[in-house]
Amino acid sequence: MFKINPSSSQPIYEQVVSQVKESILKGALREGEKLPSVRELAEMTRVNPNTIGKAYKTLEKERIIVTIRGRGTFVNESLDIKTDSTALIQLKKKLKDIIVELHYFGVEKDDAQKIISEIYLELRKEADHASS
Amino acid sequence: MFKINPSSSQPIYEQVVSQVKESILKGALREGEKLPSVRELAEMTRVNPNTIGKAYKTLEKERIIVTIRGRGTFVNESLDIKTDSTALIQLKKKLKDIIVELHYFGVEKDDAQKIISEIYLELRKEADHASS
Amino acid sequence: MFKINPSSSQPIYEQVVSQVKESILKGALREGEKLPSVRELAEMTRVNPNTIGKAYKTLEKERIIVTIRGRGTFVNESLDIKTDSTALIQLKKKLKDIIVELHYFGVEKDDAQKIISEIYLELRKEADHASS
Amino acid sequence: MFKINPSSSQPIYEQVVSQVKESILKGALREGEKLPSVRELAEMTRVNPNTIGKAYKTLEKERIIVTIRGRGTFVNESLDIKTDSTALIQLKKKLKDIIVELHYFGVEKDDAQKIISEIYLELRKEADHASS
DNA sequence: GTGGTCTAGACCACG
DNA sequence: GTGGTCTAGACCACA
Repeated sequence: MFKINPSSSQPIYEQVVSQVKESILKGALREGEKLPSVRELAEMTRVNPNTIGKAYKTLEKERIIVTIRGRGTFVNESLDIKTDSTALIQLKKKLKDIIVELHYFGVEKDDAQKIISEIYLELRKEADHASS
Repeated sequence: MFKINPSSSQPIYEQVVSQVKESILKGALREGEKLPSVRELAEMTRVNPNTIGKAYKTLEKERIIVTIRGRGTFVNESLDIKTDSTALIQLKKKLKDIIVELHYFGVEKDDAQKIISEIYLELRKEADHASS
Repeated sequence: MFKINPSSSQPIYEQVVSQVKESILKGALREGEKLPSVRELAEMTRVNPNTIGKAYKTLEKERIIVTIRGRGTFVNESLDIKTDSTALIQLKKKLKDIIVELHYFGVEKDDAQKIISEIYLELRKEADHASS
Repeated sequence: MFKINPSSSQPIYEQVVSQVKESILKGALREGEKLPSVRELAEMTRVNPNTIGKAYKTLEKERIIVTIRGRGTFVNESLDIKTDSTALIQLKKKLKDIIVELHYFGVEKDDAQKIISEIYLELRKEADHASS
């Protein structure tokens, strides 16, 4: 389910955070559903439990998941839309950087839009697959 | 010209790299044009010269700029399109992560496409301004 | 009557302790009045009976309630004023921490006093409501 | 400067967080001033560097301090007022709990107001002492 | 030099 | 059983 690349420059805990978010978006994890325990996921991914714990803590601060004492961690049932404007501005900044990078690969506006569409298609396809 | 945020999570040298690339794309830096020397830019941006040096080295590896001993560093005159497929795949991966993040801000496909368009518009506008 | 938030950072048993104390203060629970049994309250609040048991034990240690074997648990009829000075010092320490926190929300002395007044008003109002 | 009680029930990193906030409020730490490095403070307080690091990270997320790569951590120069309403509600909840606790020590409204005043006086006094 | 990440292993409170 | 905290020690990127 979760694939970790320990030699990536992206920190392991961020990889976990990303993949949990992606799983929720795809529907592989539904609202209210229980996540694997810290220890379980640590064993599954061959990662230190503290690292998984850090990822879960990060997700909890973003209100993506909630932890219930002694029971485990669950996908938040009332996933509200975030409104942290500075975070959104940072995201747009990152997007701009990527677009500039793509330019040096010969990818201009139309191609970029196509790539975006592909990504959404990909996410949607896996979501349909999960729900069927 | 270059605005550096030393408390950003993005490394300073990467900020410099990004802004040089962006300046070229906008036309603020033309092909063949001379860049400020490491020391000059370091002073302008109040950044450690080693950091600027690292940024220039990075740009040189990507063949965006070339340094001519004793003359200085210049924007590469024959900017060819990069074909490093693994780098492109990494970029798409980052793009996917950003799209997933945007989802939690309520930004879905159509809005994302709009944001992309806005970014291109913004880059184009500044480019026109630079050439006039 | 008792509202438990299992995903709060405050332990469930402490939430129960707090709410029992608050109920007594408001008059919803009178001196000598019988409390629900551990099992009853556990079912009402959908909480593990061991957790309710721990809350009751804690309240008993503080002499807020007394348990009479075979009869049940009751609000202590002779609620005397506590004189544990170390406990009081700890409370003041917590109060100081909260005041420091409030400062970062722009809440200074006068506003803090107002908030305190509001809380007493709130408690008093609910007490009047309970006695009518 | 910082006094840590390792046997307190309050986590060490929270003690550090509290004391940094208090120091800023008192003026012992001014805006823009450099904090001790993680390693320095760890040695001063006889605490593991990771624990100090966690405290600093927490403070950074709250925008109380900023870290500048390779240079250290500094008190944020533009300390804006926080507006996280849910956090403020939680603070008021804690305040209510403390007021209920105080009741069992015979501390009612007027005494509580006095205690608050004393705390502000105490903070102010130390602040004046620091600035003189 | 700085902070950031990760691991291994331990202890604890809670339920 | 769950997650939370802490330590010790290591490695790394950045400036």
